[in-house]
Amino acid sequence: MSVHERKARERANRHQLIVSTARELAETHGWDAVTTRRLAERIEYSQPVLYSHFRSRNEIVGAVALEGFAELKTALRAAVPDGPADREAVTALAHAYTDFAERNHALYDAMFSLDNGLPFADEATPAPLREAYQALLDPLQDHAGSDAPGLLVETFWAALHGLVTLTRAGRMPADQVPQRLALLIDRFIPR
Amino acid sequence: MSVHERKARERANRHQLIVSTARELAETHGWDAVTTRRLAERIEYSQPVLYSHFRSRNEIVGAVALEGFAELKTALRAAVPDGPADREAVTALAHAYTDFAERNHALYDAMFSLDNGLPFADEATPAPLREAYQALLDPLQDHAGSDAPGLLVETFWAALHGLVTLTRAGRMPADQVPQRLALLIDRFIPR
DNA sequence: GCTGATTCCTAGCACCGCTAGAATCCGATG
DNA sequence: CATCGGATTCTAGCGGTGCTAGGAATCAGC
Repeated sequence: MSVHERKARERANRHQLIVSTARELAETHGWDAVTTRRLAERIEYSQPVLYSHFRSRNEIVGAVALEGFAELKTALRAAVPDGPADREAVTALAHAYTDFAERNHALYDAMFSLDNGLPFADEATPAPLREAYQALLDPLQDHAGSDAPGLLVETFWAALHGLVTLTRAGRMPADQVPQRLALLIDRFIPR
Repeated sequence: MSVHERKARERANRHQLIVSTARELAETHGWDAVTTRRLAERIEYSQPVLYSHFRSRNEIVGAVALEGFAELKTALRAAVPDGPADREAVTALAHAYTDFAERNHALYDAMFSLDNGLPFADEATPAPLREAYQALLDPLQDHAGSDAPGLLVETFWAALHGLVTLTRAGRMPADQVPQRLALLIDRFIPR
């Protein structure tokens, strides 16, 4: 029965090849350049092969996004030292978040801007999403005071996301991001 | 020379018809449904006519967005009473902003999410954009304290924008928007 | 009523996401 | 080893997209 195993392994490899190629193409030329034709050509298979792995182009975006959530979680955890979740921890967290978005434009878009079909805040939410959320929550919940920690995280996260997207889209000057982050933390986290 | 005037008037009317039709189509069926073919059919002209008014589909989005900025400014001004720009004024401002986004999905997308070709924070920024920004700034600048008012406005705006987009995209539960707004104001505007 | 410029439409380009059905491959069996 | 049959993959095509070249129709000015 090892033939089946080999086939399954090859399928899994090709699956990952599709996701990696889509991600690379998106990161270098934007998601608009990730067409099924171009993607198929890059992996050296025909278009219909893509549809034997994913139901739609959106589902490929979702697969890339999933990688993103795992990496975001890692980046946030790495930036925040163990120990007390003080103001500095929150500062590190915020910078890690915006740095991640800046380093991975296409990945960030797949996670938060494009339609990726992933369920959020739902019983079916995949583990990487929950874990990234948790990595955001942990350093913040000690600063919730009388507010619900969930509300604080979501609002703080929304502010970060707003800064990231509006800056990236040219809606606000890009040269003062650190100052805006400092202001955000200053107001959000009482001394 | 009245013939030229009539023609110019007719052209202007048709220009507005295109913008209004695009907006209506976007608001009822989403921007994806605003194709040049469908739009042309609705205004009862052929596709190339659109391109005698706008250089591209994006430019039509931009024209709709411009209407949006004028209306946003009006909505914000109407919500904030004259007089001292206290906490309540900021609360009214924030609610007016999120209400506007909620009432005009497609319009909001045209203004802040889609590529509309409009220059932001630039010497060529159109008046409606500046005025909407100013309507956001006025009630906030008294609460800047030692921070630059511009930074405060941009950061506060980013938070509002993040809440609006992440909620609309299903990235966070929609049933606690008022609580998040309250938290935002509570932390941003010192008592 | 004719003429020349303006206005507008038909038709088409290259591309898109997606899929039906034919062709090919290849493991299992006699 | 040859054949069969199911899994795999490809070719070809559908209906759609934004955008445009070039010809037809219209209409103001003489």
